[in-house]
Amino acid sequence: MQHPVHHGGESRLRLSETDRRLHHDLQELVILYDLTESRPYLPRYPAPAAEPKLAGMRMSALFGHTLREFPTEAETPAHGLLLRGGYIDQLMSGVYSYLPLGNRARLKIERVIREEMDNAGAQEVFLPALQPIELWEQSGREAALGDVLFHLRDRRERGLALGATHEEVVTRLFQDHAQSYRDLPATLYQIQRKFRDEARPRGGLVRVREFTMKDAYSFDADDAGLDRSYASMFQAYRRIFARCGVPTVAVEADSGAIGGKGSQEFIFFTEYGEDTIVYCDTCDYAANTEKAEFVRPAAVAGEPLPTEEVETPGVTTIEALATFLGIEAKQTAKAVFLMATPTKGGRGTPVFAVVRGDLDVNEVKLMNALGGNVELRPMLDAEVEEYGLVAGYASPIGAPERVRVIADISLADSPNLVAGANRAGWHLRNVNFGRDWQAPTADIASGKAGHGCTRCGGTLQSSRGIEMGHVFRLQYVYTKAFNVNVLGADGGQVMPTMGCYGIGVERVLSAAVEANHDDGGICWPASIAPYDVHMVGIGLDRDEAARADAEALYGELRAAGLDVIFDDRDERPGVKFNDADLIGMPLRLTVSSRNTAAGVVEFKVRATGEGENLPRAEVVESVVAARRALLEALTVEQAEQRARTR
RNA sequence: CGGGGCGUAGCUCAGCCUGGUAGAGCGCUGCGUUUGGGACGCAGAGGCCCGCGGUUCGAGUCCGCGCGCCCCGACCA
Repeated sequence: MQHPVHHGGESRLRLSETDRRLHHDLQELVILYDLTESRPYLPRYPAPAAEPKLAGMRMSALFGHTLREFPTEAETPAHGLLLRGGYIDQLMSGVYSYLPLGNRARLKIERVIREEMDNAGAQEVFLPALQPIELWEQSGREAALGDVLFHLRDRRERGLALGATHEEVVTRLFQDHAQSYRDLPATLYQIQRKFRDEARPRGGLVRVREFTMKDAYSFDADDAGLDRSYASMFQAYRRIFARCGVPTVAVEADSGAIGGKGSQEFIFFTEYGEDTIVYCDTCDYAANTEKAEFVRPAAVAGEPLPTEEVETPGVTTIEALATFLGIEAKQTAKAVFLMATPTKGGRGTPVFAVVRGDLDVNEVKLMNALGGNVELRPMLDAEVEEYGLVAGYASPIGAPERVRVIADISLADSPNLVAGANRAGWHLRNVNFGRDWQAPTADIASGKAGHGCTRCGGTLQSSRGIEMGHVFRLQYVYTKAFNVNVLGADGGQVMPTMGCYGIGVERVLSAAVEANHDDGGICWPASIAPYDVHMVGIGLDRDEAARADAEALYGELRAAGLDVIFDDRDERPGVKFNDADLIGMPLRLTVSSRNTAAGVVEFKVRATGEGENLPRAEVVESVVAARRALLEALTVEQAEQRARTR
């Protein structure tokens, strides 16, 4: 075994051919990334030679069967293919079992994640899923998460929670084991099950109640340190998604219940997504619609005119109002009544949110504008009445004292709007903010396609997407809640600033399938395929020579460090080829009487359908090379290019 | 949490309206023929028809109450 060497301007870790075969895991990293910088996990001395892994599976023994028909419960193509391929099985709403194939894909994704986390200097830990409820009460999130947090009691009636995430636990762990600034910076990560009692699980593996998350937490002495840790995780995430064959785009996001300031989501664009992302068609601005800043369409200009009442019988929607009066939606004011309930419990506050008629109230922005820590829900009819509001004709002018009015910034420069008159059947014309009514203003409207970009003046587009990962600057939210300090260099106390970083493992699995499939089935990215090679044997029970050839090749491939699934079943060729396409290993080899007689093995790349007959003696070498080529193609550049062009 | 749909074989479904004691295709098991893109024949296994209660001589079917699963919505008054 040779040591890493530099030569030329290009630096590479060099291994003997034997080592290459024996250490293909490491080799993957060598191929894709420059490892010559010092990285914590690399051994300081040559590692002892490992035994070949000989990872293989005979399909005759594989647990789980493919389905011929598309399961009706499948909501998306990816979900359907995973069910059909015998990868997953639903136990109950939002809870899935992973069969052997599905589990291998999961583990391969975890392997990619571990490599990149270790590479970035993060240290793996393992935190409990079972947690004392007091920890959640102390951070204030027991209330913030509400019913999403699974609660349970132990035999002594002590309150427990199943971990929905691990900020509390990791902060406590850090507090117990970090003593001085010399323990900073530190990034801890784990791959763990998370439990969230979602209101509505959906989309197969997209929103589930129990799932695997890689979560990482950084602790730094100051903002500059946090920025470095954040940037390091950000880069690691780009590589993880690229290597898993999932095209993602990083977008600005709201921090939600996790807390903190400044976060980005890695979004996989798909029509089955549950998030809406707006992005600029000119610059690279992209944001979750919950967060997106945008330039509001210009108002219809004019000098303020005297307010006058207009009778509008039965006209209770913006659309109807605009049609009835022959004006544009943006010449009206839209009112939304909500109840803001403190997440810590207590009485709700009635909120009267006003946006211009062409805009929509954004609940997340509104929640933040109200100071956070509140839960918003639509007002009940009884409450609407109780607070003296008139559904369909509510007016910000003379709104009841008890009701908290908040106005979108669009109202301030939009003159002469039509608003409700607080009297059924009547509206007011020429209502002017500032002159006729006043209220605190904030950005409480959702950006959408067609709006302007605040960065460059371009036009925003919108698409649906699914969040694959999320990186946050938590800052002091948790270290403050748990009063965590370490000894500083000057003998004083330093409160560490935190970041947290999450990836949904099964979402990556699901997105990888969605991004890489065709009518025949899955086309796994080489990095995360359950097996590297699918060997199909045709007519082996009728031909001794072909069978011996297949068995020998099966052994050779595994000895070369490849993970092989061997279809040794007594099935007709069509069944085997269709199953091979469906379960989707990246490379396929076919051994048959006719091939063995000709001294060849048929080789085919699943994703492209390209292939050739390889001379028997060159098969292993060719397959190793083909796999390497597939891995090399999974670069950040291609993934992000793919995400942009979709 | 509101609305809608659906629970019958491993999977996809029929049967329910009009009550009479359980079906099809695929899959599965055995035997035979077949063998390069989801073959064919023969023989089989497999179901408390989601649960409980009611109506009835009799309930998969009708009624009630649950439970489960899926979808839409949960903001634009």
